[in-house]
Amino acid sequence: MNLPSAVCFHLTRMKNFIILWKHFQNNFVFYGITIYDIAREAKVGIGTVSRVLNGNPHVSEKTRKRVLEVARRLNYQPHTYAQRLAKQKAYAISAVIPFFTSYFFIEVLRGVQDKITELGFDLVLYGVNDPSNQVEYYLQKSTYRGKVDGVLFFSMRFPESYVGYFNQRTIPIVLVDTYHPKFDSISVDNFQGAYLATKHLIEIGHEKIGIIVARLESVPAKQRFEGFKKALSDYGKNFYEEFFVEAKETQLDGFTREAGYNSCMELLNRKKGIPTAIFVSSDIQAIGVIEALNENGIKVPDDVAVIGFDDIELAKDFGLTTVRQPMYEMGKVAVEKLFERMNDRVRKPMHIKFTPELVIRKTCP
Amino acid sequence: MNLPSAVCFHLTRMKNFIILWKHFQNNFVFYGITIYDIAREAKVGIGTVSRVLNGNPHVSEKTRKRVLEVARRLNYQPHTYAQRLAKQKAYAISAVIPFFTSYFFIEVLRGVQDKITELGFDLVLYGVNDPSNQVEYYLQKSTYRGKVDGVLFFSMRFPESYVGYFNQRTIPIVLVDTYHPKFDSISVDNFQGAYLATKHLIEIGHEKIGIIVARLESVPAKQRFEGFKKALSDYGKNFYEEFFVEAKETQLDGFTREAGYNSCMELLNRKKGIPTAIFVSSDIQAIGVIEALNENGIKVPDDVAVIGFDDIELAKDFGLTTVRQPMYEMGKVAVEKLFERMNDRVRKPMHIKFTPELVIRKTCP
DNA sequence: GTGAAAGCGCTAACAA
DNA sequence: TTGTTAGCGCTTTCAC
Repeated sequence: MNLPSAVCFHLTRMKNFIILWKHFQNNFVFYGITIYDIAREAKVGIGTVSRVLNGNPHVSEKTRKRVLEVARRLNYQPHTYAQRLAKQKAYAISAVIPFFTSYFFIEVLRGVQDKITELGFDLVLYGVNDPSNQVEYYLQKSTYRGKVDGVLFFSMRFPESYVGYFNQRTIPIVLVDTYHPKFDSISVDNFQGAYLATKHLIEIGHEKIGIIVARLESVPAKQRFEGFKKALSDYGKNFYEEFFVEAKETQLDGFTREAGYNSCMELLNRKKGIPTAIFVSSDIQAIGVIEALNENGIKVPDDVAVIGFDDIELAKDFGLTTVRQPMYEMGKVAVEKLFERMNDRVRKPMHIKFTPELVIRKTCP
Repeated sequence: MNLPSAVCFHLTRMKNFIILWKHFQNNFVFYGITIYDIAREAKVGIGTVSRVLNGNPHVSEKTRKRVLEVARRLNYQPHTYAQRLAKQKAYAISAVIPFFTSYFFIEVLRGVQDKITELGFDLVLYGVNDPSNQVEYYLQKSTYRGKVDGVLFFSMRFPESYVGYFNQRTIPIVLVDTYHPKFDSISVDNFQGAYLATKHLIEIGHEKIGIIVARLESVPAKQRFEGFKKALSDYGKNFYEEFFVEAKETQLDGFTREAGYNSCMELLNRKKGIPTAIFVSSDIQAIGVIEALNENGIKVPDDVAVIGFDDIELAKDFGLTTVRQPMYEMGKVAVEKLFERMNDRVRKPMHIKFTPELVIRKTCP
């Protein structure tokens, strides 16, 4: 295309101008109002402004009013990081949490979030997709100097190599749904919960009680199993080997619907009869168990009573009798304990165990 | 108790000492290593240290090595907020997300988190428990000056009163699973998805097709309903009023298992016969529908085929044929778009619609 | 290539 | 009651 050079020149200028304009817009930074602006407008020093904004009582009512008025008019917002740097405090905590897509975590997180909001802190979230590899990485990241005032560590085995690290740097940490003797922890008494469930089964008259558990290498599964056995022996009941199935599935340690379904199928395939009640180590497995039972024409609860563990959302839907973990509550308490620890770094580690409660619904009246 | 005054005195001193000691321990701050420490040790200026640490090429190889060595030896970690303040950049984004305890959000969040980690940013989470009240509060909070470089806003109606706010302050925002003409958004084409599902039903030979939807005042429910009707009319099929049920439950707009169950019961109670296939507006409802069907001795898929929407975790378990929303993917893309917007604040709002795909399982082969 | 110094926006100690 | 000033720990000119 041939254009007169004058036009070409013009076009080029135009283009450059547009580029410049875009650049300008892109780099247009909202010119933040600082305490200096307020100080100038209100004809006071920045110290006074800071005092007013921080509720320091040593300010005359007159200047306080004036400063506040100016701040409002200028739509002042303090710069988060300037405050945090000067105060040497992060006003934030982090949560290192496995992204198992389970109801449990969302629910605990709700508790955490609510409590944190109440305290005016921020929550920095580190979701760990691969617990075997990424835990250290996220621990490292979440404790970058100054970034947070404390850490909530969820459900994963705490890496031994970081035990010293957290002591030395004295950054408070609370373990949730997991345990280490050196740190505060919040968890549910799995043993007690399973004991409760089993006791209930016994009390309503069951004799032949089966158990379907997730993989016993998982700590909660193991504890629930132990609680079950203890209740049996305390009440002089038999442990029926033929009605005991451990999950084979490795995914989520066997805490899945599929694993429950398969375990139940295995139990039935043994052709050694059926128990009158089954304790299942989690609700999600229990749902699978019930499905397997239904498919085989076995009625719940008439032929077999089923009791789960967790009280997930679906449990209510399915009318599943279960043992309730106070998830939301645990989240709240975890934050509370973390704050207590932030204020007293000396006291001995506290280990809080929530006692779960029985929720009786249709599958085991 | 009477003790010699000397002992009393001693005890008092002891007590004071203990108090002092506790106080000391509590206020023992890990004395952070700063670039000044490194500078001193490496016998260079702090400017040089900063240059090395930031990968600035204008440093001789010799000093670079030395500085790096000292930094490693002293176990240096930069102070997060000092960096952010000096750089005038937050290296963080926030997510304002309703704490509906649903699989959808966890899954999207996973995508968000993964992408964010990849980019080295932090995720500040604001879970909204009461969307009707708290949205503004959290928007406010998440945009405190300097705190984050961008905001992800999920699934809730974006408050009109904040439209101007986000423009004026030029803090980038991306809407996920919701829409506003003035901002970038990512969502799933509900209409298209429902169309696809219905088309499938038609293609495998169904004539009498029913529909069970969540409350139509919910935008996704409405869109899915429209897609369903369009497919029927495009293929010249009848819309059977007697096989259409809208949820009555208000909880979660009727996107619950219970609502699905009840809707299906209502359909059956009308005693106007049953359709050969049912399109349900969500998987969780579909599970309720199937249960109602089973209870009434109606076999799925032999008597009635059922197709859901979402592809939640349970859908796989139940062998539910459904329409899959690419949740994880959406999370990733949302972050990508947010970063693009951070780099170009001028371009017109982009609205990305994901096309959902059909997942064929047992309930509708 | 390197050091000194001036910010970033705020808090808090110190004078006045 | 106030204003001034020295940090907080880092980045980034600007001289040399």
